[in-house]
Amino acid sequence: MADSSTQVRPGGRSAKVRAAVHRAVAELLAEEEAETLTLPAVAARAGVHPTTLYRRWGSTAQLLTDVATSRFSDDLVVPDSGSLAGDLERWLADVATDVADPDTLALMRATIATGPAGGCACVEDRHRQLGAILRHEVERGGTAPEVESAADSLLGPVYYRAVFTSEPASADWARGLVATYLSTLPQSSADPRPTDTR
Amino acid sequence: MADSSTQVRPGGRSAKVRAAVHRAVAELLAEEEAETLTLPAVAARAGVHPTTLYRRWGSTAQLLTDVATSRFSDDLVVPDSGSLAGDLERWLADVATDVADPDTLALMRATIATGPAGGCACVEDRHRQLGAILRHEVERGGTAPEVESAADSLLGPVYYRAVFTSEPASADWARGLVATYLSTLPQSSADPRPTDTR
DNA sequence: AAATTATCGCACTGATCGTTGCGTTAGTGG
DNA sequence: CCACTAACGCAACGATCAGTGCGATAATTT
Repeated sequence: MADSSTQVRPGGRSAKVRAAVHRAVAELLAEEEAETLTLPAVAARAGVHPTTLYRRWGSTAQLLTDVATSRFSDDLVVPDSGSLAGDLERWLADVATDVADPDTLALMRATIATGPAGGCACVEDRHRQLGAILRHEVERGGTAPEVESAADSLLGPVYYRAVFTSEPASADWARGLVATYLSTLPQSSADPRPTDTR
Repeated sequence: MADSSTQVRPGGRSAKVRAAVHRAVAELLAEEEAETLTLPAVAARAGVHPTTLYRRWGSTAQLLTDVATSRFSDDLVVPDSGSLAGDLERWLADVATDVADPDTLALMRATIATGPAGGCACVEDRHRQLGAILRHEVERGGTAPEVESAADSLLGPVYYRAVFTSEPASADWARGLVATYLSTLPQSSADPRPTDTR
C-alpha cells in the first residue's frame, strides 16, 4: 500500500508499526468487534497514534484489504505428492481447516464488505495455488481441467459453507469433494485412489 | 424485531416507515456507500428521524439482517417442471441471475459482515426452496440427494463466484452445474431426461 | 558523520454519531 | 366516537470520529 511515487522506507519502525496494526486488526475482529472496527480503536489496540492510521491507510476499507492480502498470501505451501488427486486433497483439506478458523472467517467477512475487490483479495492466492497444482499435473504428462472449473467445484463449496452456512467444513469432507470432482472429469481415470507419494 | 411482550402495531405508519427505511438501505448500498452506511444516513435518505432507527433497530447490523431476510425471502417461486433436472436448472438459473445484480450483491456483502448469522440470512430461504424441490422429486417416486450435498455443489459455486471472484455467473453456466452435479449421483439414471442442453 | 526526508507523535478543531427525555401523532379496541 | 398507547418527531447532550498543522524521531543517502 506504500506510495510508489516517493521513496519507500520499509525500515524497522514502519515495519513494526505495520505489524502491530495488522495484529490489532486481527485481534479486534476476533473479539467480534466487527461493527466497531474504527481507526482510533485499532490505533489504541496497536499502541500507535490514530493519525498514523489516517495517513497510511486512510480508511478501514483500505486497511482491511491490506491486512487480508498479506494474511491470505503467505503460508500454505503447494503440495507435490506425485498425483493430481493427492495434491488436490491435501491442498483443499488445508484450505478447509484454514477457513474453519473463526478469526480467519471474521477477517474474511469484514474484507468482503469493503467492496467487490475484497472478496477477490481473499481468494486471489488460492487461485494461484490451484493453477500451480494443475500445471504440475500437466508437466507430469497428465491432463488437468481449467482453473475456473476446479475453483467452482472445490473452492466454491468450501467457502460457501464457511461464509453462508453454519455447517462445519471438515478436512475429510473436503477430500470427498476432490474425489467426486475428479470423477466428473472426462479422462482423469488414471488412478482412482493414489493418495500417498511414490 | 418488535418486542413480543407488548402489543404489536403493524398499522399504516409503521409499515410505511419500515418500507422507506428498507428502500433507503438498498439505495445507499447500491451507491457503493457500504462504508458510510450509518443510521443517520439511512434516516436522512428515508425521510425519517434518526431516533426512530435507533429505537426500532438499534444498530446497522440488526437493520441489515432485517433488510436481508425480507429481501431474500420473497419472490423466486419454486418451479415444478415435472423432473428434478428441469426444476433444478430453472431454479438455479434464477438464483444466478438474482445474485448477478450488483445491488443485491452489495446487500449480501454488507449483511455478511454483520456476523455469522448474516450469511445464513442470505441463503436460509434458498435452502428451504432447494429442500422443496428435492422433496417434490421424492413424492414423484424418484430419488433425491440430501439438501446439504445439493447446496454444496449448486449454491456453492454460484455464491462463490458472486462474492469472491469477478467472473460472471450466467444462467447457462448455472444450468451446466446442475447437469454435472446430477451425473455424479449414484442412481440418477432413472431420470429419463438428464439434461435439456438447449 | 552530517544532511535529507519519510514517518510518526502531539495538540487541536469541526463534524457526526449514539443516546435520552419529553411532547405529539396516529393506529387500535371498546 | 373516545380512551389508550404504540410509534414517531424534536431538541438537547456527551462521546467519538475524521482531519490538519507542526515539531520530533529515525531511516537512508552522501
